[in-house]
Amino acid sequence: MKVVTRFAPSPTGNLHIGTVRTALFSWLYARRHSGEFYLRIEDTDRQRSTPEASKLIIDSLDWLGLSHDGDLVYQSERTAIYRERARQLIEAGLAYHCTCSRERLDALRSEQMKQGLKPRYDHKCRELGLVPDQSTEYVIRFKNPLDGSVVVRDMVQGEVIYDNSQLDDLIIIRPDRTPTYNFSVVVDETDMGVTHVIRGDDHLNNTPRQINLFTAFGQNPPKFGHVPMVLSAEGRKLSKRDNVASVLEYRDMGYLPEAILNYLVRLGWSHGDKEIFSLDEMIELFDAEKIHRSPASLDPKKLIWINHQHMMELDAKDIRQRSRKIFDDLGVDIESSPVSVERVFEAQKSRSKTLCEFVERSRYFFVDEIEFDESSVQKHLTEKTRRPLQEFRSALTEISEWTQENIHTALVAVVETNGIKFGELAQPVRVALTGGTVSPGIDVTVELIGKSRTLARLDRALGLGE
RNA sequence: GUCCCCAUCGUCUAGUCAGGUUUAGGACACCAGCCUUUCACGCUGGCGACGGGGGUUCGAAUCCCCCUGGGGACGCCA
Repeated sequence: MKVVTRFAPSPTGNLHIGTVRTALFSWLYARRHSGEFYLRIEDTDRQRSTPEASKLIIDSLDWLGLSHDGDLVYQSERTAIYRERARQLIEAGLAYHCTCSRERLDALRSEQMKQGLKPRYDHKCRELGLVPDQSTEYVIRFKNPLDGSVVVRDMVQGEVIYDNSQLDDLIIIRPDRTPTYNFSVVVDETDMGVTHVIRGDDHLNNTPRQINLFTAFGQNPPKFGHVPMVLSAEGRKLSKRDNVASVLEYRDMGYLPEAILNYLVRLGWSHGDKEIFSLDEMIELFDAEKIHRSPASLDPKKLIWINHQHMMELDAKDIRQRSRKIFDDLGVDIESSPVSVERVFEAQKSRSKTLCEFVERSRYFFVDEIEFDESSVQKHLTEKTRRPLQEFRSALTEISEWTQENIHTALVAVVETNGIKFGELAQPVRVALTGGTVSPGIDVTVELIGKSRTLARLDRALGLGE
């Protein structure tokens, strides 16, 4: 049978990184088994759902590359279907109208809590066979089985048994005739042919109710896999209060989507000692049975490290497209620059933990006017370094072929005739060309900046001390 | 309060199901050193954990019980 999984977020805020991990697991499971991965927007709560939040979800998944199959499903467009299914349940004697007031329910609940009982509906309307007229406010409740138990065989949690006596006659249709979560989910999983439900373990307690509902519809429930939540670095539940609320913020900070996914897949799951996974490797090696049952905390430092690993493995020919927007935002035009961004990246990737870091520390390759760091100038562009710099400049003019090797030879020659250490020439040149003391190897830096710009910058540096 | 889940270095984890191969392995971070023209990368080493208590057993991180601690659920939210 074909595997069908789904991601079913409610559009009530940002897509945070914990939710993304659930989506990733679901997506991986589908891809692993050559199945389908659907996206369903759970917007039955009209008060809290917004179109902006839906867009955020779609944009986030899009950026991450967690593509979904088939059409996007909005629950809000399926209300008629839910009503019809509820009607069928009533007809079959498996659901009923209930006219109990909220006040009565609230009082009941607090009374039960006070007595140390698990709060539940007391079945007042269960066997009344009420058929309310238009003017009466009512809800529709599901007749949960009174006895026996429900066994959840969970891919992650193992076997969890719930006693039906612990469960409730849950409301499936509200007075405004919209469906509640547990009901719409069951209808949707059935209609969409979902075979594997992978979701947060905050839903584990809902599962026996849903299984009873599946049974009422004469359906075999899908397989479930309840994955633990992700905790913040402080070990608390992830919330908007944690500074990084949305995955899109990671994009803006220059993280690679594949690195985010790699980091997330290693949270609560592992494959031996392997740390770095390409997307294809994740798909090939992912195994839902090995997901941990315990929640994991986020570690920003490790995320950075993983991002760096992926940066270093990034194909240089992708860097232009990946970093263009960041360059643009900084006002750096890489398209009309004589310097190849691909080659700059090759030279910079070992020291660029994020795309933003790469862009920021590569400015001097692309702009005409570099900015000088005052203390670097003070330290390295001195009277003492003047002569070697000048000699280096003239040596460069002699170079016929502008290659790293030839530049290196020129460097060495000047170092030797002046009897100085390599760094005593390299650092002044570096400051002259980049404005600061940090750059790739000096010969590559000189080569990439190009002959005319190098000469011009050396001239400017030489004039700086006058 | 009731129900459910969880528990190995600071963090992510291997080992737990099938108890001995474990002086508990790896990774991030941190510290020291090496490499070196800067910064990185890389390399070497160090620090560092089975929450507590009872059992079972020749032997327990691994099995059982209790405690503690964390999380979740108990909604006309999802």
